[in-house]
Amino acid sequence: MLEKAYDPKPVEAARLASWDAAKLSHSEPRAGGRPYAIVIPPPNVTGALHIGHALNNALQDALIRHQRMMGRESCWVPGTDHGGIATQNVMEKLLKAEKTDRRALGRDAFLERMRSWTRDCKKTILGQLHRLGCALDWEREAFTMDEPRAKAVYHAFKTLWERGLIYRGERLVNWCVRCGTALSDIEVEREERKGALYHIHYPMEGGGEGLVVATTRPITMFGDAAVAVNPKDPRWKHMVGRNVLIPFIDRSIPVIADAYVDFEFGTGALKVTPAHDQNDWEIGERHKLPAIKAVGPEGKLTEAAGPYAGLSREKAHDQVVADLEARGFLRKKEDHKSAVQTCYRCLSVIEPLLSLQWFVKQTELAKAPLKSLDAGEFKIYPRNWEKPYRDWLVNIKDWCVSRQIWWGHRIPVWYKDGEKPLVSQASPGAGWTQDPDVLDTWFSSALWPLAVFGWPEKTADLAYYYPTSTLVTGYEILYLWVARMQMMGLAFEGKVPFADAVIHGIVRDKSGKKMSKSLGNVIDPLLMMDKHGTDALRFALLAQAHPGKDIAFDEQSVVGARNFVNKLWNSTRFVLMNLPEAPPAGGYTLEKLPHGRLETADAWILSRYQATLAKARAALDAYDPAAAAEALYAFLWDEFCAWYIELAKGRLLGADGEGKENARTILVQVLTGSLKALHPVMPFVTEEIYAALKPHAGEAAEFVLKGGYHRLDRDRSDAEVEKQMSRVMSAVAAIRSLRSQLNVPPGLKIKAVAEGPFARDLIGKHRAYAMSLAQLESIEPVNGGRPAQSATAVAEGVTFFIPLAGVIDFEKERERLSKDLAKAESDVAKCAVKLGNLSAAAGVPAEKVAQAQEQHGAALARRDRLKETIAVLS
RNA sequence: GGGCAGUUAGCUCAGCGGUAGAGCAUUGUCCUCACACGACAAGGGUCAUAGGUUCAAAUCCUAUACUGCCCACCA
Repeated sequence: MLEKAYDPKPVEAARLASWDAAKLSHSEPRAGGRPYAIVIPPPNVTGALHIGHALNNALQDALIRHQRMMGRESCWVPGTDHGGIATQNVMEKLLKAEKTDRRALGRDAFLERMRSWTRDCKKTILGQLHRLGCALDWEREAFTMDEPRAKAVYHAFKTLWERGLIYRGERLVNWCVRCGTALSDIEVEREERKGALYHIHYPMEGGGEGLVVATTRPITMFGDAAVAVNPKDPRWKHMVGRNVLIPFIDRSIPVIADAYVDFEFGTGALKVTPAHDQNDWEIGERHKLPAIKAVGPEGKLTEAAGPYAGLSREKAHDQVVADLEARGFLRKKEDHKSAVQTCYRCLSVIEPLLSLQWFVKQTELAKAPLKSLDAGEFKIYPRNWEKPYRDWLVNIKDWCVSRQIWWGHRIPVWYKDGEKPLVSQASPGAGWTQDPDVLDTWFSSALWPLAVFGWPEKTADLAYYYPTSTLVTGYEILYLWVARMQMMGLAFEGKVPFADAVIHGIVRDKSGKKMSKSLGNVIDPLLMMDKHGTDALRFALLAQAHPGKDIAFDEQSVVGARNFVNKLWNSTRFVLMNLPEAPPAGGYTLEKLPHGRLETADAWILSRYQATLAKARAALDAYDPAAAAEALYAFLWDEFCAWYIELAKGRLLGADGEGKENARTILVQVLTGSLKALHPVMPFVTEEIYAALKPHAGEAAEFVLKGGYHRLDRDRSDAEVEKQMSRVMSAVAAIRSLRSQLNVPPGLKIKAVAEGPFARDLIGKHRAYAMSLAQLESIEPVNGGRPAQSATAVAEGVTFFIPLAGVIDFEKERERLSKDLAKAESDVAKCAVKLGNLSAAAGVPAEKVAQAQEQHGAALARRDRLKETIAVLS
C-alpha cells in the first residue's frame, strides 16, 4: 500500500537508479523511421546550474519523453561548453583570492588548473541534469574542448580558411579592458548612462579663433586625426582646409568636410578619432587619416596623450576635464545621455580599439540560412522571432573570432619569419610559433550539432541523427548561437542542423525582475527539488512555460505543483484500495467494457479523457508544454478526482457486479493513461505510480517510456453524455450551494423534491449521483405543489424544493433568491441580445441560431422559476 | 531612430469574434471512510484609453498612453 503522502526523495533516487541500470535513455541508430534528436545547449562550466537551466532542460526532457512515448527513436545528447571568457574569468577570480594571477602561473600551469576545474564542474552540472530527471543519452557526453570536438574545430577553421572565408587584419574591434580581449559585435551590450557633452575649444594653428567641438570623451582627443564639419554648414565653411591644434599637446590636425557630420548636434564640429570610434574610422578611411591610439589595451592612455600617458581612462578623464576647465578650453558642459557599450561577461565599458584580429566573413555564410528560413526548412517558435533573426542575417558584419585569452581552442595558425602563415593542428616543425590567441567560444558552439555526432568523420551517428529535430534555447543567444549553428551546419553539411528552434523565456523573480546574485533574488533549482520534489519543480516551470514568454517565478507555484503531485498520488492510492489484490486475467482493459451499456458517468469520463489526451498531445507537438500541463491538471483534479471518483464510490463500495467492474476498469485505465500523458512533465511520480498500476491495467512494460501513450479513441467522444453530466453537475452544485448558504451541516442528509424537464432523469437514472454528491436522504417528484417550509434551488432543467422546517428564514431565503434572480435576469438579457443579433443577421448558420435559442430558452426558464418561487414566498 | 511583445480578478498569467477563466491569495463551513499537500461553498474584473469594422469585439483594425525586450554609427 502506498504511503498517505507522496515522498519524492526515495522515489526519485530509486527511479533514477533503475533508469540508469536499464540505460533507458540511450539511443542507437536503427532501421526505419526518422529519429527525433535534440542536442543540449551545453551549459558553461562556470559553476552550478541555475533555474534557467532547469527550465531549458525540463522543456527538452518533456519533448524527448513525448517523442519516445509516440514511439520515435529519440536521442538527447548531453554535454558542456568550455565557456571561454566566462570560465576564464571564474578562474581568475579564484586566483585573485589566492593572491596570484594567471601570468604568475604561466600559460601551461593555468590551463592545467582550468582542466581540473572543468572536470569537477562537468561532474556537478551533469549530476544536476541527471537529478532533474533528464533522459539524456549519457554515453554520448561531449565537451566543446575534448578531442573529437577539437578536431571538428580545426577542420572547420581549415575549411573556412581554404574557402577564403577567414582572414586576419587590423580593425577597430570591441575591446574589453578588464578581460583583456577583443569581443565580437554581439558580445557587447548597451546601457544608457548619464554623462556629459563637453564643448572644447581647438585653437587655430598660428593664432586665430579656431573652433569648438563637442565630445563625450575628451580623452580621445589625443588620438584625433582631424576635425570634421558638414560641407553645407555656413558657420564652419571658412575653416575647411585650415589646421587647428589639439589642446595640451598642440598637435596640428586639419579641418575637413564630411557629410556624415550632423550640424544640428553639438557645435556642428566633430573631432575625428579613427582609432577609437567606428564612425570616425570610416571618416578616416574616406580622408586617408592616420589612426592614432590614445588608449592602449590595458585601458591606459598612450604616449600620444603626452602628459597624461600612463593614466587609466577614468583618472585621465577627470584630470583632462579639470585641466581643460582651468586652461579655458572648456567652453561648455551639458548633461547628456549616451548608450555606452559594455562587455557581456564583466559589464565593464568597452573600448573600441584598433588591433590585429582574426575574422570570419559572414555575408556569404549568411545566405544559406536565409534561404532555408524562406523555404520553411527552418522554423523558429514562436514565429515572431523569425523577423529579427532574418534582419540580423541580412545586416550581418564580419565576425571577430580571435580572443586574447588562454582558455579555448588555440588558433591553429603558425608563423615563421619569412614564411607564409600555416594552418595546422600540430606544430609544423622547429622555428614555427603558434598564434597566441584562442578562438571565440561560440566558434566551437556553432559546430555543436555536427561535432557531437563525430563530424567531420562520416559517422553512422551523423548520418542517422543529423539534421537534428529541435533546438531549445533562450532568445538571448538567438544570434550568438542559433544563427551561427545554422550557418556552419549549412556551410559544411548543406543541411540545417535542426529544423525547429524553440525559443523560451527567461525565469525572473516573482516581481518580474531578472535574477542576479547582486540583487539576491536567485532561486536555486536544487533547493526547490529538495524542498518540494523534482516533479513539482518541473511541473511548476513547464506549466508556466508559455511559448516565448518569460516566467515570473514564485516558490508558491512549486508548492501548488507539489500539491498536484500529491493529489495524483492519492487518487492512485484510492484506486488501488478499491481493487482486489489479484487483478483479473489480462487486467482491467477498456476492451472489456460492455459496449453501449455504460453509465452516464462512465461514458462521460471516457469522453473527457479522450479530449484531454488529444489536447495534451497536440500541445506538446506545438511546443506548448504549459497548455498540456494545464489540460491534464484540470482534467485530473476537477473532473477525474472531483467528480468521477466521487460518482464511482457508490458502486465500488456496493455489491460485486458489472457496474463495479466497469468502474474499476475505467478508474484504472483513465488514471494509467493520464499519468502516461503526464510523464513528459513529471517523470518520477508517474513512473512510480505506473509500477503499481500496470498489473491492473494489463500492461507489462518495464518503464512508462517503453510502453508508449494510450491509444486515442475518438469514438469515446460523446457530446450528448457530456451535456447530461453537465446538468447533473449543475443540479448538484445548486443543492450544495443552497446547503452551504443555509448552513446545513455537511453530514446532515436532506430531502429534496424536484420538478422540471430534467427532473425525471435525475430522479431516475441519475438518482444515485444526486443522492450521494448532494448528500440527500431522498429525492422525489413534486406531487401537487411545492412542499411547505422549503428552500428552492434552481438548476439547469430542474428546480429543487428542500423542505427545511424551522431552518428557513423566509426573509433571508427571499434575499438569496433575489440575488440569483438578478444574475438570471442578466443572463436572459445577454442571451436575448445574442439571439436578436443572430436572427437579424444574414448568413448565420442555422445551427448557431438554434444553439442561441436553446441558451435563451434555458435562461428564460431559470429566470421564471426564480420569479415564481419568490412570488410564492412573498 | 527602427522592430517585437505586453497592458484581463489583490498577485502571476491563460483565453484571442458569440453569456469573462485558472492557479495562488482572501472569506465561510468541515479533521465526511484517497488526499487538510484536502473537501464544499463564497467574494472579487466597465478585459489600459479613444475611435473604427461587425448582427456581435477582451478577442479584428487604427491611433494614444505607459511597460519590457531586441536591433541601430548621432559625436
